[in-house]
Amino acid sequence: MTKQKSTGELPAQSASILMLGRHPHPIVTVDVVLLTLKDQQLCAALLQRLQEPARGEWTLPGGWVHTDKDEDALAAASRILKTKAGVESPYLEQLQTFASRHRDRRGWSVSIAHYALIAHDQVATLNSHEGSAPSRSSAELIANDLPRLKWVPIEEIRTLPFDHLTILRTAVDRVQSKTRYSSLPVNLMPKTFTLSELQRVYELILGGPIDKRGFRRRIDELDIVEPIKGQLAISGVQRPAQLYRVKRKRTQQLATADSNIGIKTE
Amino acid sequence: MTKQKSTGELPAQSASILMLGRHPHPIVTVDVVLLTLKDQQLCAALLQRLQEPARGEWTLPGGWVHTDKDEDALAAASRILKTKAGVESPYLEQLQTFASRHRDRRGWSVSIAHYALIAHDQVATLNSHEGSAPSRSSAELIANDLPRLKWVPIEEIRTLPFDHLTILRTAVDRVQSKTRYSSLPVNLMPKTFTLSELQRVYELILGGPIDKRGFRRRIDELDIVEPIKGQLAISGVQRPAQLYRVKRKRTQQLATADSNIGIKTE
DNA sequence: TTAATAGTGTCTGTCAGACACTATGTG
DNA sequence: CACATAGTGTCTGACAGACACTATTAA
Repeated sequence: MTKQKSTGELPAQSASILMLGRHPHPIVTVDVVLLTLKDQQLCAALLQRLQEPARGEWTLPGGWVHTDKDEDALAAASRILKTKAGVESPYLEQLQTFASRHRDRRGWSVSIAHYALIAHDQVATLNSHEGSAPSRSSAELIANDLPRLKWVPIEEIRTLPFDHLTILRTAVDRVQSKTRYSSLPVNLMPKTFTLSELQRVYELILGGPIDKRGFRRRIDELDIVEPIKGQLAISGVQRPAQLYRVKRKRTQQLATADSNIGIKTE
Repeated sequence: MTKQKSTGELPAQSASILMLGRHPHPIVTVDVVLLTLKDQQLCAALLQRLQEPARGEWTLPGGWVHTDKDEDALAAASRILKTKAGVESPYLEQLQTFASRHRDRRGWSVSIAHYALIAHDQVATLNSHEGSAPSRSSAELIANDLPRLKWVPIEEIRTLPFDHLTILRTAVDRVQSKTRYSSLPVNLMPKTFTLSELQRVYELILGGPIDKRGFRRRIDELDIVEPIKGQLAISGVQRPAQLYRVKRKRTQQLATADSNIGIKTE
């Protein structure tokens, strides 16, 4: 590798337009923390890797950016979710970029990490895999194009290859943080739900009980759900609850908490 | 380019370890929004590009990741600040990654954007450039290794090459947002300062007056500055103010606003 | 003493947290 | 009518915003 004066953009050279090869190019990938709610637990999707490195191990869905197909990073994440996890159009947002020399043994690599939320009833169950089957042999692994998928409660995930555990933890922190002041968790709900169910989801994510009155006040201040005319009748011996759905004309604007150091509103 | 089944990680191929060449690699760069306070204005550092594309135009400090020297993205940003803007150890944080096919005419590119804050008295003035000199000729441009630097008030920046204006705006938004609930702006202050000066900085960033009492309450709740024994005597006809400095044992923990949907604290 | 800003005391309206109460379905 | 959860009324303590007041220096 050529040793040069260090800026990497020296004027004297009339290099090729792409300026390739001055430094080895990092590997660019996109990883996605895909979260859902299953059996009253927040779960992450893990895929069994089909190739080295870490072949056979369970990791976050991820893959290279396909410069010929993906418009941008979000599109790449969306494609990966669709092709590898069979998930169609979840709430999807960039999380943070993890880029260093050490995170992947193949060399300097960049992971533009994203996180996604989806209702469990919207997950295709094509390649999903339940239970703890023993890892398949090499022959079995390559027998199928689609990697196997499983949903694992996040507290049970103690180790992951590469820096995927860090990515997962960062995503969960972000979701918790946003849950405190936004309606993010509605993206985990099925098409219709009751306010009590929504509250249970908030409590689950935040890890503690929330006051019913305060919760309902907040939710209708946020103005993101609306009642439907039908009623819910589930468990027999109780008053049925009003069913709600997410409002259509929902501005994607998540109110940033702007209440701490106050500008005088004159 | 080989057209393949789309996952980008097919098991059948025993490819090289690096798996290069399956898709053209994106260009990976780091850009930094470097902010300071100058003449009572929030200013961003702009550098005059020494080469194509956009040669001669003013842009955010940026450059490629040097996989041989940079440990990670933050280190790359730090190196760029030091070598290109002559800035030593500012507050530096990852902002967001901008990655798409269209942001740079050279092709699919990734910019891991960062933002940095520094006191204006800590800026080296080696290559800084004041006033609005006409752009230099090509010969002049390549006469010097260091690109020219200027500080421009952010409201005056109306256009920038590539998507740098978007990056700048995103950074300013982030700074404003964090200013509302954290002590981020102390990173713009000189070594010693008065509370009134600090308040003026907050007001400047947020764009409106702040109540003195509330401000001081908040600041000492945050517990990030401490009084020094010296006094400030500047402007003659008034009571001198206590000088403060940033506390040493400052935990980098920026309190996330967690007050909106409350967990019952039992 | 005046000018001018530093720094403090304190009132008050708002609102989150808490909790009790009423409502409404099934069996 | 009893049960169990849905849904509402309302009290209260904390606190942010507001604002007035005192403190301290130089001229």
